[in-house]
Amino acid sequence: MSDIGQGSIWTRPEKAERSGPGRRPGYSRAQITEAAIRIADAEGIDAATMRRIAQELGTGAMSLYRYVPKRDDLVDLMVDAVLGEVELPERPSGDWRADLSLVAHQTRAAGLRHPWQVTLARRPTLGPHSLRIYDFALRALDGFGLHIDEMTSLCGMVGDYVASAVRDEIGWLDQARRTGMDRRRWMGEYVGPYVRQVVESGRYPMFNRTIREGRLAHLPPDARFQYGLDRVLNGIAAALPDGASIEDR
Amino acid sequence: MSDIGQGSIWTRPEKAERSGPGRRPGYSRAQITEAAIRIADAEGIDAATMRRIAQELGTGAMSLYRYVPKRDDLVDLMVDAVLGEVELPERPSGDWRADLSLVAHQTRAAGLRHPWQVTLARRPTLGPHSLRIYDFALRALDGFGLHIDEMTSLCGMVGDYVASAVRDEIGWLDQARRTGMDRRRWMGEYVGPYVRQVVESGRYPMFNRTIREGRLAHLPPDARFQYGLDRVLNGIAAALPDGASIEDR
DNA sequence: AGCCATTCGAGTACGATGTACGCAAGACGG
DNA sequence: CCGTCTTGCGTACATCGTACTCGAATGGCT
Repeated sequence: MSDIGQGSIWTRPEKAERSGPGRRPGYSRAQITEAAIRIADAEGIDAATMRRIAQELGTGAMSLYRYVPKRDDLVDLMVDAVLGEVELPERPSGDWRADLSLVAHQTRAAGLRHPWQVTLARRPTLGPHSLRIYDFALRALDGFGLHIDEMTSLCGMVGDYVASAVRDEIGWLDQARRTGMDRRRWMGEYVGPYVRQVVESGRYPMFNRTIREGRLAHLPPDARFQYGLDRVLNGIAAALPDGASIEDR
Repeated sequence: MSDIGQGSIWTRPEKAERSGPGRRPGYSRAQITEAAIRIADAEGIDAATMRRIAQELGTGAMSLYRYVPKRDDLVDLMVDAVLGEVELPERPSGDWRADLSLVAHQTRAAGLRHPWQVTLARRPTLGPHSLRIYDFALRALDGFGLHIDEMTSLCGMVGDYVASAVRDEIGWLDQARRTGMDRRRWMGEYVGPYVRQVVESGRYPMFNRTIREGRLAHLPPDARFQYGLDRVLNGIAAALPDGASIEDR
């Protein structure tokens, strides 16, 4: 039996409780993942090194490899664990707009609690919690006579929006921490001067209008998120048969 | 004059041609960026190390730091250089749907030529080419009486879709290369068994329908991209005043 | 009770990375 | 030609992921 390419982390579940000889495991994937997330939340994903995680658990770095094949796999576990915080009812309510809103807000909240999460654009993730959320969203659009392909496309729009909105919201925050500045200082000496320079160049008329006329950037984050989400949901509403919903403006 | 936090790479333009004492630079940002992209295209972004890039140029690693403050900044330059391949006319045609389609297809094409590009979900990028494309897209939606905030939201949907679609399309390809398998083998022993396992678990009914009834996954990539893009554009059409366009199905 | 197959814990070690530092080589103005 | 400033780049260091290795722990067998 070869050891290369044993499959993704999801096809290699944690060894089950066994009854045989050998020392008992002292840790678990969940425990390791939890420690890694704690570190990443506090100091950024780059700080969550194997050594640092092991230290957090009071063990040696190499011990972790008894539970996780590679660090990349651990990151997959971390991402899915974050999505595990998304709380959804057993089944959609029947009000598709409310249901997709719930998914969006919950996912956003989880993302904001773990800012490192959205900075990872890796392979499409297929962890159990990711699937759970995806399935809920799809069920919210079920029953309108749409083809499954159309439903996946529409749900994708919501997911894409949330990821992108949270990324913008986190914004430079993660990047600022990496260089050790706080948000205000970062905006002041990093982003600010550049934006001013871009505006004054006059090369990007619409960008300038965004800066001058746009109110979105000055709204509180919640309202800003809601605004964009409503645009997306309105777009979805247009794909549903008439009468399936009332458009929101 | 402190050296910390001199601002982003965009506020630190390449030193201009000067007339004074001192040796003349032997390289340029463009040259370095180009070499880095060449390597990343062929062997993945992780292979584009400072040493490797320098080697490609026949110089030493530390020489690069005369042109680029940090590797992260070089990556920013690489991303924007890729977006420089997006070819757009001077001004939008007046047919918003065709214009946004053009942006989407051009951006996708650039992304596919440089698969590493979409795997980077960093800070919101504000490089010159990024701004150029964004501005073009916004202008395509100008003149319909929409508020600038609505226009940015709608354009964001297109951008988000393209990024996400290309990421899916690249899919595991980049990940597969990292482990040294080809695409077929990767699907066969990595993704395949897991998907089968998920389907058989029966826990995700809609995911199962996607696998069983969905035709999207079996379409040629171009058609698949177009399908999703049409969903997004239909959503945008719904936000425009009546008569601005004919819905496409 | 004692042995043994097996599994876990973790120290040591290796190759690779980003980059700080320092100095020699080159290029212009005087 | 010399002083001054810039570039080229070798050396060095901290840190990373992780392969290898072996002692410690454990439960089933005789």
